[in-house]
Amino acid sequence: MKLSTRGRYGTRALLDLALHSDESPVPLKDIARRQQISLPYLEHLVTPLVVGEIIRSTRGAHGGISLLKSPEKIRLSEVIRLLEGSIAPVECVIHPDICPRVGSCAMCDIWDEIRKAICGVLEGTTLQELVERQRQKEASRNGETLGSEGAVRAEQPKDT
Amino acid sequence: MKLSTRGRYGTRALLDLALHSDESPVPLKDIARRQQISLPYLEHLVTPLVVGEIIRSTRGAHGGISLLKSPEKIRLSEVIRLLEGSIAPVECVIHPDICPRVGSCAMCDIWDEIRKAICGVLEGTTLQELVERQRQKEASRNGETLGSEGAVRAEQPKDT
DNA sequence: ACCATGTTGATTCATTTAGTCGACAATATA
DNA sequence: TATATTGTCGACTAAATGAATCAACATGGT
Repeated sequence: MKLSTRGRYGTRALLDLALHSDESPVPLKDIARRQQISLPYLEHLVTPLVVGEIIRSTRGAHGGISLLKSPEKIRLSEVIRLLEGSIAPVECVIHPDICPRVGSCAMCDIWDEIRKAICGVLEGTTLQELVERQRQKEASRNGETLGSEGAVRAEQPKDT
Repeated sequence: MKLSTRGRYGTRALLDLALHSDESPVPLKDIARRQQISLPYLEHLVTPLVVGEIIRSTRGAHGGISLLKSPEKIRLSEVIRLLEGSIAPVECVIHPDICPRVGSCAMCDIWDEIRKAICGVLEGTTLQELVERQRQKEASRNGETLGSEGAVRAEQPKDT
């Protein structure tokens, strides 16, 4: 039940793009440097986002990638689906026909509830929200030096 | 973000055990046959559940595995943690110290929300509930032959 | 003693993940 | 137009993980 680097790096790259988007495209090289992802690897990660029409890429000098939709309209669910494939934790939730226990397996219900729970979070989060959250974190991180450390280092989660 | 066979087979095995538990232990061979899991593989799947003190195993003739706690007290969250390890979708949620972006990464928040969402479902489901659900499914499946097919084949999920 | 059962570790095989590389295509600009 | 800069794509490799099997052993009933 772990996310692969596709999901992790891909979302970070997209967030980085959103944070540094003005008019001109953002070169992959810059994103790779800032996010510490190898450039040749990042190129592959970005492809599904282009195919999925989340971003557009322009070649040549001063080229790079740019958002195709405004950040408020980009839901994390869509991004993760493009990067990682289906969100469901088991196949039989999506393709009930491949499971010989269809309709008579109590576990399938639970796996589907989990799918819904995950989708709920991802569906309810837009790139815009991530941008704001990130900006806020960076701001409070800078303010940290000036005094109020506040609740920056939160408590450890009880639950793994 | 897929569950491995450990989680899938393991939970099915445990549910099977709960369904067929009377006083005497249930042999792995029986569970393997009913759940169509290879016996040597099942042996490995069951080990963490023994270590985690969910079940107890007795060797020798008429041996097998048996529940150590009553099904109402066995939460799916505990089971999945034993079978699959931590529930968190990324490592940095559990070990913030391994992540160079600790506290300044908006994505980590989301990954932790997902962890909480998954935990919510798993924490809220006991083995007893699964047993009841399964019995109900089997009952309605038998009734099926007698006429009322009802809502057995539900609609496809819109969302993957 | 003997059979049935669980325990453990080694081993194998296939798949996926992570990452690199090189040849190529397109674009801006000197 | 030439060149530097950027993205695209496919082939390739290495490592990790997943899935499964097997053999040797431990242990408890009969």
